[in-house]
Amino acid sequence: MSQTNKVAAWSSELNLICEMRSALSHLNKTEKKIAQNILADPEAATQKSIAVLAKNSGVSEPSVNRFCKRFDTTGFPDFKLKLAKAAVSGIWETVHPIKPEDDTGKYTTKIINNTIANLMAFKQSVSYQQIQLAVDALIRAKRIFIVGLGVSSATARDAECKFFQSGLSACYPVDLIMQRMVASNYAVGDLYFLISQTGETKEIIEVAELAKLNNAPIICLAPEMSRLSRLSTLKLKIGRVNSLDRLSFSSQATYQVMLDILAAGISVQKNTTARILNKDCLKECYKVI
Amino acid sequence: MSQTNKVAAWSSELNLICEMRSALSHLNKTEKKIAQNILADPEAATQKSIAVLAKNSGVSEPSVNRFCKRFDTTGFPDFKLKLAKAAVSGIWETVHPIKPEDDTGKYTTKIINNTIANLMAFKQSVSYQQIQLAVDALIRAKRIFIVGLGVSSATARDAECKFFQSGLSACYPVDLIMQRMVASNYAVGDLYFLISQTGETKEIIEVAELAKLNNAPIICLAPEMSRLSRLSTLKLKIGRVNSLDRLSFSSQATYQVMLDILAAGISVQKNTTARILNKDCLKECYKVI
DNA sequence: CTTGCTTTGTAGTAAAATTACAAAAATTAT
DNA sequence: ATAATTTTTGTAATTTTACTACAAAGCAAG
Repeated sequence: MSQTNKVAAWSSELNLICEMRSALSHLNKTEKKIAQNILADPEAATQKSIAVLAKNSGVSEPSVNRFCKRFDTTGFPDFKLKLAKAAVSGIWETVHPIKPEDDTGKYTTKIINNTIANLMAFKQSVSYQQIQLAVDALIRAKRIFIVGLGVSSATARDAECKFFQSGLSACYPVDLIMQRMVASNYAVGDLYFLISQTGETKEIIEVAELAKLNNAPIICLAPEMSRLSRLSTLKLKIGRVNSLDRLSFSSQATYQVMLDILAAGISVQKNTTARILNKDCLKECYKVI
Repeated sequence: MSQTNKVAAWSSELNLICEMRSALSHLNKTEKKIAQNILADPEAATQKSIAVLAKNSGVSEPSVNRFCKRFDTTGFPDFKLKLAKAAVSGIWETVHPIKPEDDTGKYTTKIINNTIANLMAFKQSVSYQQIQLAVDALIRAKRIFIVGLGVSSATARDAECKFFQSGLSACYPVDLIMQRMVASNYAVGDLYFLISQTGETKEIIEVAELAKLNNAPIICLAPEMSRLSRLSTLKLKIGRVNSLDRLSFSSQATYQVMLDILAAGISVQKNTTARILNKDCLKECYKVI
């Protein structure tokens, strides 16, 4: 039994509810009726027959069957099976806010579930091309300067460790004065890697603007529509979590996983003897940086 | 249909596979044939029809049907559904190593999947009581000193931020000399929070030993059977990932999530007006620290 | 060896899911 | 705007799958 088969198997199985949710906007009205009916109570849907489900959704049985096949299943029974698997962990439910009355068990599982939900959403939205470009740029850089403030300072430190472990020359200047110095003394081959959870912090934007003055390449790890993102040459966007209250840090783990991915990419690419770079990709890199 | 026919004792609802396994010795030969056939590959069994399963087991279809009903299910389809649910938990155990020939898409999904797998395993193994104790101890501490070296330095910094955000007095001394100073100058009300992915790094053990000389309370975030763990008063154990090669950092995210949980716990507990602490729990705290 | 009980299988039945095809709706071109 | 084409949806028939009734086989006690 091949390992790769299993990855494919459970990744899609687990996602079925997530997939349905994210596909919701792309579906036509008949499909939408079915999807909404299932999503209203996935657990209950696993107990119904195709006839009942079709009637409840106000569509015909073959429509339900076709719907199932669209989601990479062999038919209705297979769909129900995968739905049951997805429903069992309860992690599909978007983000559960932590409430003051939650006991230890409650907030613990909530946080783990939220983190997993974020990671699953991340998996669906992540752009391989952006990662590829970032990895290429990081490898080609002579020096990498990483900046992150507040909570992101931990992420910045993390990036420094991981990039360094992968054999790159990465540096994270700890204080703001050093950060500004580094940003204003750009030399050819330098690369700035800026991290921010909001993408709006005044001080990091300042750093980005200083780097920008020298037309320095900037990779940012920040929400998509942020000011920092607009100032950067290459954007590694991470979806901002909807209700980001003080108690739900769960999105931060996604940042860390992004660093893991980059580090893995660097190692993989560096260790591959005679790796042939895609020409278009290289061209794209030069354009970006 | 009489209830007495069902294997009442094993209907724990949670895991059909466990039920079957423990019931194995009490089953007659026909039932045993079916059970063994299913247990040989539960995942595969969920894909089979009653006819195939009956033939594979060398029994008749109604025998399979009757078998299913014994395990508190309405019939074969319901049985398969519950079997699928039970099989899900086991799927998380696999960690997929990153290979040099992996392309961007491959290693990206692998890393995300591994991280999710680690989190799922963590969810199942985590001890709420340990978390509760840790939260209580952190809140009661006058000063918290956090130490982590290497990659864990990022985690330590993260802990500092999060604890501080939750309103505690947390400090992460950056250099080793400061760390030693802090460890050897214990005052009543101090708490040491030590983080290590291996739990065996010489320098952090030194710090733990220095703190230990003053009988200082030590919370550690480290693998279960490590030296650091043995030196600590309260152990927040995190399972060591089996194949921890240089490319799979995915376990680190689990550490971060643990910090999220603690921070949430602290906030929840501090903000709850007139929170009534369980007496036994408090007693337990005093004993540990 | 026979009677009564339990277990297993056969054959028929019911239900559920799927397919083929036709009707309806939507889209495009004229 | 309307006809033609494509796509989508539903009806009806077919196939598959699961279940039930009942009978035969196995087993134990008298």
